[in-house]
Parts: sequence; structure tokens; C-alpha cells
Amino acid sequence: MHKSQHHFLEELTVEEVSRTFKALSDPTRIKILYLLSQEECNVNHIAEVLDISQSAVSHQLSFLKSHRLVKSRREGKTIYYSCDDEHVIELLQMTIDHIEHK
Amino acid sequence: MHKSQHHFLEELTVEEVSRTFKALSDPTRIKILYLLSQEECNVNHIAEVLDISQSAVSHQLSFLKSHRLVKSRREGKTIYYSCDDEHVIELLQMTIDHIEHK
DNA sequence: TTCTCATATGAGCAATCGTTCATATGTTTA
DNA sequence: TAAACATATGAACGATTGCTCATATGAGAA
Repeated sequence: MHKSQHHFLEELTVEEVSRTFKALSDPTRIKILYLLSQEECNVNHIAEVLDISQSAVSHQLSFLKSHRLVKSRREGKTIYYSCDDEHVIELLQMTIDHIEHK
Repeated sequence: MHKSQHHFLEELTVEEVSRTFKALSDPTRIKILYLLSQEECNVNHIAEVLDISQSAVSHQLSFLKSHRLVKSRREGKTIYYSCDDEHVIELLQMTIDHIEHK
């Protein structure tokens, strides 16, 4: 195939695609996102249920929030997190399904 | 939600999911996989079309092959690579479509 | 066999990542 | 206001990543 006949990806597209997959490439983030896809949670709950340190959870939530994959709301002392990107949850669920059923 | 009511992911599942997304999290690998999803290519062709060094392409192809995302066949001096995981290509295509159309 | 072409590979390096530890911030309660 | 609780944050670290550079391997051609 000649170079001019390819469908090429924009550099910006490639970068955003890679950012999307990178966000989903860490086991801790996968566990957090999967939990949040089932219910809104506060930070300590996530840490306890998943057995990850509070600090590690908080750092990852900060990462996920800065990439707009989760959102948060405060209720008194507690901050609740939930998913904010349906497409990413779809990708995650599809991949989980595929791996669980093969 | 009580801990016992969650659907939990197996540790092995989480690890395989993360490996899948990690494979798709690098711009160079995305470009290579996307090109290979359009046509079978030899190494130098990939390097030229994508403007990446022969060595970098070869290293990434070796990574992709060890993760069974691509396969290769020899024809004389030349080695042709092509995609070997339809599901991963689907994930990639879905994500590209989503990003290009939003 | 020797040369050339196509690809692979290993070492080394800078950059990025995910964690821990200590501490800071912000909110409610006593 | 002080203590207690929930969360966030910065520095430091060891590990991993993706590249380059030099060289090795393997196949066909001379």
C-alpha cells in the first residue's frame, strides 16, 4: 500500500488514545474504577475494600480526577467519588468480560 | 454497599486487563498496531511510513509479538508482521473513533 | 565464501511511574 | 479553641519504560 493511501492518525489523536489506555493500565486504578462503576465511594472505603493504603488511593484518585475519569462531592468531612467517563467504563467492562470468558 | 455484595475481580484478571491496556498505552505501539490493522507490513516499511527508527520498531514488534498481539512470517530476507488479536484491534478502533468524533 | 540487505538484540540511559512516609489541609465535634 | 477525623500533598525511592547506539544474526546474491 502506498503511503498516501493509508488512513493516518493525527498526532494529537494518538496521544489522547495513549493517555486513555495508560489510565487503564495500572492494577490499582483498574480496581478503583471498577469499584466506582458499581457504587459511589469515599476514600477510606475504597482503601479498606481494596486493601490499598489511604495515601496510594488518594494519589490515584487525584490522577483519575485530573484525567476526568472520576468526579467528587463533599459531604461533611467525607468526600465521595464516582465515575465520570462512561466510555472508559465501557472499555474496562468489555475487556474484563473478554478476559473472564476466554 | 457491604464488602460481600460487590462483584470482585480476580487478581489474575486485573493483571491481565492491565497488561492489555498497557500494550495499548504507548504512542509508538498504537501507530504500529493501527498500521498493521490496515495491512501486513515488513519492518522497514513500518519504520519509514511512521518515521521511527528501525531499532525502535523492532523492539516494539518484539514486545507486541511476545504479548501475542502480532504475528510474523518470513519471505526471504524480509519478515512480514500482521495483527494477531482482533479484540485488541476492536478496543483500539473503538477508542480512536470515540476520540475522533467528540 | 564474502558481501549486502533485513531484522534482532543487548547495554546503557533519561524519563516516567506508583508507592511509602511524613505532614498539611479542611471539616466537625467536644 | 482544641482534638479528632477524612483526605490531600510533597519528597524520595526503587522499578519500569522506551529509546539510541553498536553490533549480532540470518538469508539471498555475487
